[in-house]
Amino acid sequence: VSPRTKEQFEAIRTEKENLILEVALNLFAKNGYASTSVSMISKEAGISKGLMYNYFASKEDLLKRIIIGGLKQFTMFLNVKDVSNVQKDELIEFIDDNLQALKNDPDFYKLYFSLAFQAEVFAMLEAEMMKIFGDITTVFINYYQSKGETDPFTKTRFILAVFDGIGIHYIIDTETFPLDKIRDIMIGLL
Amino acid sequence: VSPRTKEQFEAIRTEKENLILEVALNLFAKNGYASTSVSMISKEAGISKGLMYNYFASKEDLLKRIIIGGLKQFTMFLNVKDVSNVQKDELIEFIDDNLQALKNDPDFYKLYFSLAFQAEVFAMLEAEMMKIFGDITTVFINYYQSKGETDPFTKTRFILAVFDGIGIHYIIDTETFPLDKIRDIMIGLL
Amino acid sequence: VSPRTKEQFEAIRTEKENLILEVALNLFAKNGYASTSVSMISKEAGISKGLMYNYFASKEDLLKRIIIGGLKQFTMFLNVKDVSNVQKDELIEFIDDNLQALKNDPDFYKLYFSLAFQAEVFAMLEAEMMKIFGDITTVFINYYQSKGETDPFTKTRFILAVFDGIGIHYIIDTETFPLDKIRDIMIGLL
Amino acid sequence: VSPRTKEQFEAIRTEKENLILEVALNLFAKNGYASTSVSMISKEAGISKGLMYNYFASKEDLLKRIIIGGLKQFTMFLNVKDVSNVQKDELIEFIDDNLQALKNDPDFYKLYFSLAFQAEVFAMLEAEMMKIFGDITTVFINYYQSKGETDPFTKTRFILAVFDGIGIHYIIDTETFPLDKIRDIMIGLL
DNA sequence: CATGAATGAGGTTTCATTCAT
DNA sequence: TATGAATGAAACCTCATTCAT
Repeated sequence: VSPRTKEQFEAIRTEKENLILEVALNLFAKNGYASTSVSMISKEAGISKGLMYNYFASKEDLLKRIIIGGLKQFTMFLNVKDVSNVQKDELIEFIDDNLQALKNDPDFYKLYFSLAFQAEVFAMLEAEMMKIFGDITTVFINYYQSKGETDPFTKTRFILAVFDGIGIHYIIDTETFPLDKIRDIMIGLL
Repeated sequence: VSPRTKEQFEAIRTEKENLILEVALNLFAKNGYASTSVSMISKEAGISKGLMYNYFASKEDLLKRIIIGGLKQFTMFLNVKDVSNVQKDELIEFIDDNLQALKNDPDFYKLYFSLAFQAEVFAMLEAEMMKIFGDITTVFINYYQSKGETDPFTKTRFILAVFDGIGIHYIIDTETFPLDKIRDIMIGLL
Repeated sequence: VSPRTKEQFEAIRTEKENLILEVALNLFAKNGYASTSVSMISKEAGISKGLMYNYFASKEDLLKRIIIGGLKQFTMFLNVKDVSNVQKDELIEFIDDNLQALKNDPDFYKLYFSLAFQAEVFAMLEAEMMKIFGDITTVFINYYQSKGETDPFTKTRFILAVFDGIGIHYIIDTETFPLDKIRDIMIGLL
Repeated sequence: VSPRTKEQFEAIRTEKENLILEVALNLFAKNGYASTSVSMISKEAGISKGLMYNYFASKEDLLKRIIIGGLKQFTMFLNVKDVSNVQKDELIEFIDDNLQALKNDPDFYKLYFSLAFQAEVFAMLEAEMMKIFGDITTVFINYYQSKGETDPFTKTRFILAVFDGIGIHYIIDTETFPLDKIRDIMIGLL
């Protein structure tokens, strides 16, 4: 047998890494970060504990990678052609994209929300999150301003809070939460 | 010398218990439940680790007592004379009481929100929380029904989600969140 | 009210002491020595933990006092007028007294047997127990010798082992063990 | 370098496991179960405390494994071809096997006897022990019945008690107890 | 790349004993 | 005599991380 090529190794790395990331996300979401052990992750991923440390420097590194990967996807939803002239359609799409993501990957959101309340974790993600939050805030303020809203800032802070509230309630009770109907209420707030 | 009276002992107990509860709430809110050790709590409270267990059967018991204490206060806000005939004033008072509590004791709310996403913790409090949530839901549904709202259930799920969203955003960013103005928006949803 | 007399104090002491001894014996027998806490004993006796240490220097002291008290009673059963001329009746009475004690106070025997296998405890009682065991052995050897038994020593070691075996089986299964019928078998061994 | 093979890992596990079992048995026998700490065991075995828990789920699990291992061997001694037609030879072999085991592994028997009197420990092994005791009881009752004994049940309870009595006396005083001669007396009881 | 035995620090909990009252 | 709050050592156990293979 010939030795594996560089590409093959790379492929293995990526595949294993994604597997680990996925498994870890699930477990973190289910049990919380502190209550999920590295052993559990490696067992669930079908690899040895030692190998975990080939891919991730530490348990904390693993967490970081999960979050950052998720946030990257997150920013992509806000597609506004001209920030000084935000269209309603663009915000509707933003909302719909977010709700779709919520439906597709509730585990990530569960983890995301749970971490937002753990100071030490939050600290390490604050910069990333604040940037995203700032961008979105700006877009909404501009939109409400162009609509002649009396207090665009307050309205924006309100609707972004509503977003998270809805996300949370959907996550906690996926079964009975009427996400689609509530989506219409949200659109009405624009 | 005569031993302390029952009253004296009780006073000591009450005082220490409250001290521990307060310290623990702060630390849980700051670090999360799992990442806060009993050692940290006892050190911060200025007592020995062992004494903790004179007052609380376990770390979990301590958490339960904190949460249940908070929830108790929570239910008191929902003062509705006739559940089948809910008045707008009553709901306004409910909202205002909650927002006031949010301002007075942000740590408790931080803890409360952080726990809602940790399955194992949530499980242990589920019964308590679901009862409260159920009661509130009923009141709002009745209210919206009496107002002739088309879909009282969806509207209720929406406004309760909004509540939590606002609570969370206020907790995360107490400084700039315009809680009072947003309160008016919420009232407008009734 | 006049101060208590010396006699009254003495009476209180003795009464409390006996109460503690009794309660402790029960709990030690039920849970084992190591698994019975001083708290449990004091609670069960209806006194404070601190007071326990007025009567007994330590938990170990308490154990010692129980055992020594029990053993004292034990020696009284071997009433032999002339050690060089042991009568069958005397041994029958010895057996019957022992079985009676077994029935009356199974807890003590349970504790006694459980301790016999814990080296550290055994060490502390060894001298006392060995003396008793030696006395009894002598009596039985003499008896069997006088009866013309071929190997009085072996026969003695056998019957004393039988004694303990029966005691143990009775203790473990008081309900169905046919103690009275087995008593007759034992008598037959004389 | 390639990783160890499955066989190598298994060999390590088996060896360490047996080492721990052996060390623990010795210490339990010497000090009693409750008074033997995991620290003592690990120190005596020359491993870290943590490693103990790689091999045994808990201290209790360790005890169980010791006992169950011992009991397994125990049942093997009772080789009866036809339970409804028990032969004297079979019982003699049963007795001899037991006495041999007693000589070979006095520590196990010491532990076994000491546990029978610790309610909490006994409870956890009760099912296992009762099954074995029941099987043996049945065999002896059948045997005595076939021999025309007047009261096979009492005779059985008696001889089983005798067994344990002899075991205990041998354990306590291995040096001077005339086990072989007493074996003959036991055979005479069949 | 891959394994899992091994460590050691730190977690929760228990409890005999002391001591101010 | 009597109380129970308080301590501190030590118990059982967990787990991120390392390392020989």
